[in-house]
Amino acid sequence: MSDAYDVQEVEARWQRRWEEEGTYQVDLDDPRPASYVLCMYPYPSGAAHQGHVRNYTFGDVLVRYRTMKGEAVLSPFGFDSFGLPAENAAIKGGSHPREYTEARIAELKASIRRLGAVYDWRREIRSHDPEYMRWNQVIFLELLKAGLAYRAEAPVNWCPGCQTVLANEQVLSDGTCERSGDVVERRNLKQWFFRITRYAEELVDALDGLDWPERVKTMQRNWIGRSEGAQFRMQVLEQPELHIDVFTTRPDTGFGMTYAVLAPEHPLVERLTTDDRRTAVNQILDQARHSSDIERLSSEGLLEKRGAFTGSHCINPFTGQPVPLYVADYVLGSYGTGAIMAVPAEDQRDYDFAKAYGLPVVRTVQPPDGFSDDAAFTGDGPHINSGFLDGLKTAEAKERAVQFLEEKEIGHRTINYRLRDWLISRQRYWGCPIPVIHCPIDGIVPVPASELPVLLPEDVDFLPTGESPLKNHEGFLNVSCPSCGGPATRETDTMDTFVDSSWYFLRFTDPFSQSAPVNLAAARRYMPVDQYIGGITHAILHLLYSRFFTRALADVGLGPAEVREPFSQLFCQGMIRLDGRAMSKSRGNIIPPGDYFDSLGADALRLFHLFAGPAVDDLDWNDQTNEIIEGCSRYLGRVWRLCTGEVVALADKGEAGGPLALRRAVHQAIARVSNAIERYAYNKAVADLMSLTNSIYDHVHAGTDEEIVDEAIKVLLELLAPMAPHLAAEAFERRYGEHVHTRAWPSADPTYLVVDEVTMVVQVNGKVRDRISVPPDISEEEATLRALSSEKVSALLGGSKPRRVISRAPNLVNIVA
RNA sequence: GCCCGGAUGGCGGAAUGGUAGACGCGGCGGCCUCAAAAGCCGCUGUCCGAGAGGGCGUGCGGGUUCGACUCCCGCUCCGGGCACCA
Repeated sequence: MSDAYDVQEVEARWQRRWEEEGTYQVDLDDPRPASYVLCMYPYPSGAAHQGHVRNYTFGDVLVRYRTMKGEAVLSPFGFDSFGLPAENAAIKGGSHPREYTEARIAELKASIRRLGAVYDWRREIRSHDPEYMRWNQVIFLELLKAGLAYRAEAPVNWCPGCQTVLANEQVLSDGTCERSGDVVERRNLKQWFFRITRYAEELVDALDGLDWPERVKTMQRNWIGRSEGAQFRMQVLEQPELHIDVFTTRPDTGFGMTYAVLAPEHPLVERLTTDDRRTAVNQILDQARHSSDIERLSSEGLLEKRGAFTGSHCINPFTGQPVPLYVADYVLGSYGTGAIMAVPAEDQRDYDFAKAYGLPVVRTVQPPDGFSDDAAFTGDGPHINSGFLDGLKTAEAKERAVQFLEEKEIGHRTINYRLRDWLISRQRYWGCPIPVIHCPIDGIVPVPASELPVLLPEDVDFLPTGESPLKNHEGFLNVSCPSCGGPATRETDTMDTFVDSSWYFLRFTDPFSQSAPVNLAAARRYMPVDQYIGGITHAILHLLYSRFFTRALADVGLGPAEVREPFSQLFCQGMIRLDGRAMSKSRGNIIPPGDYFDSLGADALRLFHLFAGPAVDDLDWNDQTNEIIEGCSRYLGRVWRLCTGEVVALADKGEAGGPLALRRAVHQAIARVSNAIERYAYNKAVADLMSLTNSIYDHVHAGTDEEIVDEAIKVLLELLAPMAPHLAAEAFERRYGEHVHTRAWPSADPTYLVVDEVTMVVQVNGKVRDRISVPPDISEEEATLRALSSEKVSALLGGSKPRRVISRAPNLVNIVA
């Protein structure tokens, strides 16, 4: 075995073998313990880029590692194949979205295969496959039946660029579309929603138990936006039969309410506005209606022009005094009750507004000495001017205030969420049709199960009209009502593609099931996903929707009842940056891996991604990158030459420490590499493999016993197998005649982790002054004696007695002079 | 404004409160060669010193400790998230 390593031939051959031999195929009756490793399925945008390579390499290491650990690892792959780009390409170039998408899938799949990442391809899922669409539609109808899907008119986010509505989650905080960057407009439209808000509490509470990156959990918590407070009723002074409800998180500051504010959308605005105030109020309503969300939410602009007195008052239940009712755009109709009690002394927005309108400010919490006179104080402190709350701190005052409201039977404790229902309607072609029929007699009628899936018509024209081609397709549109048989029309909205990705991981457990979207037995075996891997970009959207779906499916009986969380462990790998910016197809700054596959091979590129830095960190692709990839390739060459026997003893090379030292190095490497993989510290795992390789070289050069060297090489290849799978497999098979990937992961023998000598550091006043070789079980006293007898130490001490000696045998002795 | 995260050689990065800089990239030197490439061996934080050796060093300022990259307090800069959500 001394021939050169033919990267292309070897890599292609092993890729074929893993597929043909079904090395990574698992089935329900597999006796090994099941586990599930999943990388987020990609939108098929064509040939892979380095982001894919990084992502799938990390996943592949785990699949191969856990397989060697004896688990039956479910490792499926699929494509999130519905979506706007295909349709836009169709409008531009004339190709059908299906052809376009399937061509991109073929490209991506080919480059993923060349990476040597292993999947059970029998299970491949593509969102646009009729089978998958059928189950998507079945799920939709079940959710509809359960009241978790509904249609409602609502002010929605309309993106003029995408010509469709967007979910709240798809609008960036600056009011632009996350896809096209266009400024999103508000429109009132009848749309389909999923009732994710029903799960708000559970979704936020369950975050605590998840082994997810803290920042992802924080982002979800922020997004769900739970706030505890109270809701209460206030009577209108001028029209006692009317009352307004407000929500507040600070019921304790009720005595400081000097006015109240209604959102422009509030249903009572009309009735509460007096004739003399109508012009001013209407101006605010008009302004709010015509403002985009960005303008509305911006703090720019004069407050004087953003609110108006209605002419009515309501009674502050705490003081019994009337306070003026305003309308202002800073209060949103869609949150809480659409009305607030305004406490300028303890809320900065209320404070600014009060100043602008000359409204009184009454402090009800005593600010600390030196606190500015010209600001709201939102901190804790003793209550003042607050009747029965005087002297109490915030927490207790809140309790008492709520008690007061409950006793008066005008209010109660409540929790509000920022989360809104998920808008899933899209006015586009390339998505899964919403399977309902609109009948003039029977209203909304579900498409009968026997007629599912509702497929997309193929013969459509893609014109840049901004309208869904489905709207004008007579054959698709016109149907007879399944209920009364009369003429009816099909729903032309398609589902948000995030619907597709919200349950594909459940389908993967048995994608062959003909009877249900999710095979409960299979889902029970594999779910939840043990290790989910993907980008932080999905921290909210995909991951929140998936958590919702998993619960919703469980509750309607389509998923295992006990599986409520889809992903028990989440890992978010860092992005790849080029010239300081995220590498992405849409930015046109991708580095395709193809050239590297052709020249240095997949193993070298994989090793680079693993070694370049911590997996969670962003990676800069720069001038140095190619040199490091070459370095990785060079390292693989070193391993290969070791295996082929090209490395021989050198006459002039001294001792390497003998066989025991090598064996120790081996077992230390096993322990370190295993630990590093478990912690996603792949860069360390590779570094440790390199160290081991260097040690083996030293021992071969020094002429260490061949049997021990052989044993070391064997372990080296086993440890290398998850990371550079092709080379490890080839070298192992040639040298040992076995398939390394079906072998058991080596375990470290503790007896070899113990050494018979360690280097003890001797410090004087915390500075390293000497290093002494000592036995590892040396006593503290003996260590101290040895340290004090060091010549370097006595020279420094100059005969004087040390004041103190700290002995941390066998690692260190610190002498305080 | 609030909440996270980060800052270590020329570069990417290692370090359960106990030898800072593992491993690699780059650089320098040597071996091999007619020569080169490849490969192999060695050196490589910085300053002073011929050397032995010593001083200084983990963004800045304090603190705790025998001992701090690591823990605490206060900053600076960079990255990310949230932000009229009552």
